[in-house]
Amino acid sequence: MIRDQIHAAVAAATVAAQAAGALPAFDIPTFTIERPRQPDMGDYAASLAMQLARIARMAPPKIAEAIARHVPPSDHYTVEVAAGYVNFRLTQAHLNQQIGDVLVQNEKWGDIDLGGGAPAQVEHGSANPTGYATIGTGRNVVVGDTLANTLVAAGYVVHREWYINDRGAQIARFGASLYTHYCAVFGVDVPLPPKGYPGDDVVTVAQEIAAREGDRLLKLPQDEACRFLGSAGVEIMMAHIRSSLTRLGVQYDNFFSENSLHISGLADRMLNELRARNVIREHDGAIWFSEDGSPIRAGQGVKRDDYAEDEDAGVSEEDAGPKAVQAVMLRSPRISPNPADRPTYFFSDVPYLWNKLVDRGFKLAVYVWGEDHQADVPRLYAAARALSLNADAVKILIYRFITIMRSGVEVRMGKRAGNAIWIDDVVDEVGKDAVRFTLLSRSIDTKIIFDLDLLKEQSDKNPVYYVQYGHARIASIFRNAQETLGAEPLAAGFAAHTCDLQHESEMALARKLLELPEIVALVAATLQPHHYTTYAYALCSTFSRFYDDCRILKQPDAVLFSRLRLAKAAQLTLARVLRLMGMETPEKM
RNA sequence: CCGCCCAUAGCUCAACUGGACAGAGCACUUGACUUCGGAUCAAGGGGUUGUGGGUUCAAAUCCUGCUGGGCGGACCA
Repeated sequence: MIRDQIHAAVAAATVAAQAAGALPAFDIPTFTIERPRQPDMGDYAASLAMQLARIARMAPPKIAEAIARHVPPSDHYTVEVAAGYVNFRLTQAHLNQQIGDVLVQNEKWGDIDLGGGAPAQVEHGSANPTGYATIGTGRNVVVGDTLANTLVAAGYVVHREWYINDRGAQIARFGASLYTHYCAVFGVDVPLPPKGYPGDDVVTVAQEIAAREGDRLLKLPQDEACRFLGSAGVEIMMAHIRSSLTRLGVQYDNFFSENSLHISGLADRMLNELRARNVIREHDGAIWFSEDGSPIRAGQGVKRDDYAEDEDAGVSEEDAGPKAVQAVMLRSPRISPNPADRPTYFFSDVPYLWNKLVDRGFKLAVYVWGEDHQADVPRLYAAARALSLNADAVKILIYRFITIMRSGVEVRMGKRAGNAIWIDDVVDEVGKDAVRFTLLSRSIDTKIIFDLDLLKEQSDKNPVYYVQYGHARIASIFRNAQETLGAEPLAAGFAAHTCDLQHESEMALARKLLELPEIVALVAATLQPHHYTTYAYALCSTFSRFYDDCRILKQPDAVLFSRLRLAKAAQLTLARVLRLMGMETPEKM
């Protein structure tokens, strides 16, 4: 990328300036090449001179001057000094040539090579299969899907996976809840279990099973019926979730069963492995993971709020505080009479990590987790360290939850509360691309306030349509061009000419669209996909300005084809960003 | 009590991860086309970046005190 070339040029110029005696001798610190805020400051800037002021004992403008003078001459950029910055401006020749390159790269325009073909996994979604897919899960999957697309563009071979939590007390409760609803179909009144699922989605599943199985489950022992209903229910729910995800444009390579980790024996192997590494401790009948192998003390892992009750049991504050993160419970007899039967959540995370990095050999494992999993982050890293796995291969994203507003009032969303908002409903109301754009447009550290009424009302103003409109407009230009010129003369002229950018708006568009690889690199590095939405909007806005300022059709050939080529490059770029975000690229709207 | 995260224009959010004058959309005001798609373009008003200190040549960004909010600190969801 040109940015790297400029970085190298600045480094070389600094060395050259030292050699020439224009700068004193010192080691060059690490520095970055930035993009100036204002376009009139150039395309790239180095603030190295400011950094060097103290080291070199010189005024920044003088240093910048010395560096700028020693930048090797290039056809790609010109150099100027302003306010202590060394600014680089891309030349017209460079821009013209780059537009040509974009057209040659075509669908591959925007690809960068970071991954070198290494296998990477993005695990996202992974909501409990105890209800339909909510809009909260929507944020998870849209972010994960976009990151997966990005990693593909960055040269990884990407595997998309959904982790099904298909075991544990939660599934038992789900089965018991289904039993309640199932019995209700036949007029039998069974109370909902504590923390059961009252939602319409679960009721519907129960009715579905009732229609299929008849009343035969009533004759079974309740335990057996609940187990059957639990596993049948998970299957139906997953099918429903899958269809919701498809409507959102999200596809998976695999749905991974948590239960399989235990059935295969991997979980027990991991336990032995950890035991061999002396990080397993038993206390009070429970099995703990303790990263540094220190013993478990009474009250460890207990919330501070609970201390008051436990104080009689001799729990002191300093005993419980800082160690809480390092010690994690794996199994407890209090979960189930048979401890081996009911591991804690974390107990599954360990073999799952091993499965990803060792058994399947992923060089990069991206996790997309909601903020309720934040406490698991240090634990998973601790487990990776304890097992001597490469912790750098693990990237965990924590995104903030969505807050739902209904007629101006905040609604607590929860499947158990029975007031969740389903992906299907939102997609019905505002469409797939508008939902995706809204969910993507904010940093994952920001909690999204999702106002359904407002979203419906403003769905036609969703920025995604602006971006898609830009794309469709360019398609329309080419349809017109083909109609007036004929397909072959158009193709011949397009191939025979090169870009010759003249107008300010043409240059601005070229500069903007050429940023694409840097944006892909930015998203790949930060794992923050919202950068695409701001870029897509800005790019489209720059195009619209160009469209307004510069007529494309009915111009002399040189201008016509130059602008057609620029427009095509812009269209390729818009299409690429839209596809990275998993959105459609309409030719007409 | 401890940990993670958040606070930026009336509203919803950006700010390329420490750089130049903090930018967009919505809303509001005004203007532009007999011409390639008006789902458009241009212009305007609107800010002590929650608050006090610190580090730095440079702070919305890093450290720290405070205020307000979200989430978590496992008996498994």
